[in-house]
Amino acid sequence: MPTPDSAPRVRFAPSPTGSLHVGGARTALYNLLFARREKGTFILRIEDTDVERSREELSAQILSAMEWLGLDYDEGPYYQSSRSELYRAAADRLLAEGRAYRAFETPEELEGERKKADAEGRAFRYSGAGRSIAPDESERRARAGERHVVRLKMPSETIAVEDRIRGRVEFPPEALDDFVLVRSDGHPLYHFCVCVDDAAMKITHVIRGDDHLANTPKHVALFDALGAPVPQFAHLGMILGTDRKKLSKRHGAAAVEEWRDVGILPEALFNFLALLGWSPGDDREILTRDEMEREFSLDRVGASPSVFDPEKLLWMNAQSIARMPADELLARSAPYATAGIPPVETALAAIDLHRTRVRTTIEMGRAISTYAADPDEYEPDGLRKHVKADTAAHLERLVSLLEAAGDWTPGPLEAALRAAAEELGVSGGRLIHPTRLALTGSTVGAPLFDVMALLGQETALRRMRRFIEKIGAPAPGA
RNA sequence: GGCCCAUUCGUCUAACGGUUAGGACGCGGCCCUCUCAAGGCCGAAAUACGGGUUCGAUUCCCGUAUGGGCUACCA
Repeated sequence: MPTPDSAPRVRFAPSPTGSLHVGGARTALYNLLFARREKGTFILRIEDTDVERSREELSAQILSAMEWLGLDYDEGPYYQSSRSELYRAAADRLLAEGRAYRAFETPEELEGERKKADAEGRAFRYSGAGRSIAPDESERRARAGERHVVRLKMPSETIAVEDRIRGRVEFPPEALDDFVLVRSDGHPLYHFCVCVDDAAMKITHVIRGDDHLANTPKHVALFDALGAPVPQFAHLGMILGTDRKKLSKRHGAAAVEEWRDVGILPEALFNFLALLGWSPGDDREILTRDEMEREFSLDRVGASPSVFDPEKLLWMNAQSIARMPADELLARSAPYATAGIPPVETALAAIDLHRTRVRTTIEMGRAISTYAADPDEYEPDGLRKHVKADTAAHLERLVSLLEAAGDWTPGPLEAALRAAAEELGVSGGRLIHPTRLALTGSTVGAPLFDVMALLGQETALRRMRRFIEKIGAPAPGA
């Protein structure tokens, strides 16, 4: 379906200098949500102009992380590295129109001036010397092979940025100098590529991190010079670590793959990230992708930075797990069921038994595996706490009663155990806890009789016998 | 240093001049209960500070403080 001319066009433009950061992921996510809400187009563009730092495998990694999170784009990915013709043509045009000029200072000269300004306590600004070189002389020196950069002629008046999140932000001209568009080796620089591409791709809204706010007047001036309409801007607050510093590797998991690898579901991370700066306006915390796409609005995005709280993410993940259909949860958890998977009917029932008890798919995988493989060890604390001198004897009695059980379902099983407890003159707990330990190796978990029923008579009794053997023969006289 | 941005419970946030400042995570208590969870109920917990403007400021303005960003022939 063709989109009308008025439909917004937005983009996410990561640099492949690292894996997809949760901050970048949230930026992409807001762009996506905005595009869906406004019936616009979401474009992916890889900004790999920095040849020293960009790596191809990192682009692939970012793409796969986006796919996993459900950040699906309508156009692209475009790679800036294959668009150099466009930038060269734009630079030539700007030069020809007198909106940009060549500057012949060497990096060393500039460094010297910078140092001097520093020493004198003033802010360094490029002198603008290149502006006064006559066009034909500039042309001649360039043809003679003299090394030079291309700089933009910045306007001398205040540049105002209308930001959808921050309102009007003004930048006085003293703060801006004629920045470099093209390096002396011919490589176009970041700000230049961004604007040329945004213009070429007819981007209408630039939704990006706060760290670009101060760069925005450069971009406004560039769009003007390029004769392109200035898009609307929306600058998002940064995502911080729990120490309120910009989130980075030091904080642990800052990359989306890391969350994937610890058993976080993409829909939970999506939900969590969406609410890190945006709110639907009411008290809902758990939203479906569909609701977010219908309701997202830049007007409800906050301006302040937000701290990434892993605890809340885990809670959201638990919420996703609690709501997800069992067959789907099985597919997602199966890779983590390292000790094996029971028959599918059993696995599905196990999922429903454990879904309110786990927070990650890794934990779910482990839970599923307990129905496929006998425990290979028992919690030491559990043994200490629940195994008494007469426990083996009690369990033996229970086993013999259970061997005769005709109906292996929770109700009758509970009745049988309670009867055994009565007969032995002990509380139900004295049988229940060691039995859970025998069946699962753990003192915590799903209700015992559900576990027993699911395990089946043969498996349950085998595990109990193995446990009795492990904890030793009944004490004499018991 | 200069320019710019931000500031409501510990954390994510709601309240677009008038609310006992609401919800959620986490925390504590109670209920439920074979354990652990989930769930339900209850509780502690915030408008950074100082000035204005206004009948009235969390909300608007100005300072201060704190945090952050930009200030490259990096992105």
